[in-house]
Amino acid sequence: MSSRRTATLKDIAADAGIHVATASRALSRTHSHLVQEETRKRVLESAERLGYRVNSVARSLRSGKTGTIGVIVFDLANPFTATVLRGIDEVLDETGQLSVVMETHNEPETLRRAVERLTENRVDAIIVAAAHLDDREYLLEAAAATPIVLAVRRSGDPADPAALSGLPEALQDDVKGAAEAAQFFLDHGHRHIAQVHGDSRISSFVDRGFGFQSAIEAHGDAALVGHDGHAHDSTVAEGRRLAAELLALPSQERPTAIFAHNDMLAVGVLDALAEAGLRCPEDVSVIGYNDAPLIDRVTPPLTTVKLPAFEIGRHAAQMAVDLIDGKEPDPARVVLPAEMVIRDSVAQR
Amino acid sequence: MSSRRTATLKDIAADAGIHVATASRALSRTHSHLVQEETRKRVLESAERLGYRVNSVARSLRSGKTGTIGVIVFDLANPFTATVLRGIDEVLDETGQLSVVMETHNEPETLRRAVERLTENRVDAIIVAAAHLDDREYLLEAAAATPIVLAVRRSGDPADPAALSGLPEALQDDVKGAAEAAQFFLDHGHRHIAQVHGDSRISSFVDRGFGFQSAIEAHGDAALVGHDGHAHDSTVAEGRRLAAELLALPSQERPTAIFAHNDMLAVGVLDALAEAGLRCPEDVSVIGYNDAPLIDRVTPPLTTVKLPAFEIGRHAAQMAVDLIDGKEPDPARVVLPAEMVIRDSVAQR
DNA sequence: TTGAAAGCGGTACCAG
DNA sequence: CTGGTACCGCTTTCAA
Repeated sequence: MSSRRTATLKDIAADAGIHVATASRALSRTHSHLVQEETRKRVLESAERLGYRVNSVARSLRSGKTGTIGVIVFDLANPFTATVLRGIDEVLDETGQLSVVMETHNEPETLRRAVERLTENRVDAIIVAAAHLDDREYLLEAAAATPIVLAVRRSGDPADPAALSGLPEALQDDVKGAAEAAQFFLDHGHRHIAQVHGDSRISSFVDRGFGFQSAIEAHGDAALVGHDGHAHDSTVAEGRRLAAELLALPSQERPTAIFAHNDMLAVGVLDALAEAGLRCPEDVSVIGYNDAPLIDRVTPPLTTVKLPAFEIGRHAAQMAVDLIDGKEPDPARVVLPAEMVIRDSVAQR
Repeated sequence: MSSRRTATLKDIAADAGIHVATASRALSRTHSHLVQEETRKRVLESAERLGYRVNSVARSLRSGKTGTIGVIVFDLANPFTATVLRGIDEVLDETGQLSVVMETHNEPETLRRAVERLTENRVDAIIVAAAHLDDREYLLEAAAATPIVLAVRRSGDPADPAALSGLPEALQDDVKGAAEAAQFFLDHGHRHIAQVHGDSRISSFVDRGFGFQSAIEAHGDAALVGHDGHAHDSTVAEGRRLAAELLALPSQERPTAIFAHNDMLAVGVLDALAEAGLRCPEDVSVIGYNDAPLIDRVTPPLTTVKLPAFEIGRHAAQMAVDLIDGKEPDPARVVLPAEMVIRDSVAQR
């Protein structure tokens, strides 16, 4: 634990009996061909012996690039998040870049602080996978200092899922995913259908709500029933609360099928059902969203919609890399398909 | 998206009509008292107007500290990991430091690369929450360049959970947690008991195996039955495979209770039970480890052992901060209690 | 209270 | 192919 000081280029230059500039070249992947084979070998040897590691702080200062990409997520504990991060890291591993992750817990102020912090740290780009709909203006501003790409959640007009934000975006198709869920209910003969909405400031939930509603309304004699409350958090407790309200409806209006915008909310719906003495799927069918781990083990195994998390990560990272290379990502928005996972929580009516 | 160049100290010095050194002082939390109130105000104003953000790369190079702590985890998708990270970030938020996370997937080579990478990036310390038992020597070496603290998993002698590694450690008490699980089985009248072991290179599993075994053996007429296979991964498939072997035992030797070193393995055990036409807990009782999300929703709700993940994170971070401040953490090892979570997967025999 | 200047550890341009 | 040197942006010591 002695001297914590590590060897510098100067040290190995001295050791190898040459100039630092030459040492730098010898060690550089891109310029090592400029140096004589024999000197190169001597430098490598000195470096090895002295345990030399580049100081990437110094390198970053000089080169103006840190080789680092900031990633802002809303919930690290969400397994979906981990998958997105892996997608990102897969492409960053190829380019030799490194990701730095920060978490917002869906707090707007925390998002701003994270952007600020990453900007100070001079990350080469930021992937925001935690945007709220009304963050657009701020993010556009921040993007003047550090290139930003949006992932998972768009930002901007709540009413228009197709509106471009001005920032490159890698998203899942929430409108279509939810529409498929709606169609699945319709195909099973359900006509009184309800939603348990997630947070209304977040595009994922707004778009799911919109896609679901449109699909139901497109069907002549099906009706969307119930309140327009929104969950404050994607938790079991919130799902239970909102579902209980739905089940308190007069019995002829009561939904026979409920679409929850998230698996945890769906579990809360199952709880509310049990409390009301109702069975799933015999009395009420349920569909969730996300395909969380172990969600196939609840009772009944939950039908849900699975997001292309890994691919979102890959695309977002590629967009970030493009931006860093000075290329405008083309297309500016990619929307990846979600996929229904059919299990046992939906019954024929 | 125009000029991506951000204002530097020089810019704001020019703007405020003073020297960069003065600007630096005015902006510094610790030296701003050295500058005249009026000049300070002028500097702050210029900084605000030009949108100045310190360049922490330059600051780091000059100060020799990056204000950054590396964290190496084995599995980002494990919710337990997220909780540890939050514990870490809670203390780092206070000190104004930032964590940089890397993932190993339990591959020794990846661990080494991560340490190397973080060292090059000049993180002020590294928290390794992904160590294998045989990483000790390497980590000790690496700690010469960057202070390292161990979390979650110790490294060193497999046979001696109390052996100090020479690195500060924040751990959970796996020996005792497993012993409590054993005692729980014994108290419920079980006498033929088996384990489904996790990876034998990882202290968590070795120590659980040891703690469980000791507790069973301390009881006069209980016996540990079955093989000594180990799971290669903590997956449902591996749990199922190992449990199936156990259930293939002649019926008088067959265990009536199985302790799985991890919840996913335990779910695999439940699968194997179902396949063998056995019920849980009526025929065979099961205990898992980790208290994973939704594990209370499987059938039957799983009795398990919960780790003090957040506290581990806090302690590890504090140790890292101490090391950075040149203080040797005292004590050099903290071992935090695990806690049984009793649900419905254990029956009286 | 402010200015001047050195320097952290590399990289890259220019000479030779 | 190698050496010399300026400089990235900030902090800090020394002088004024």
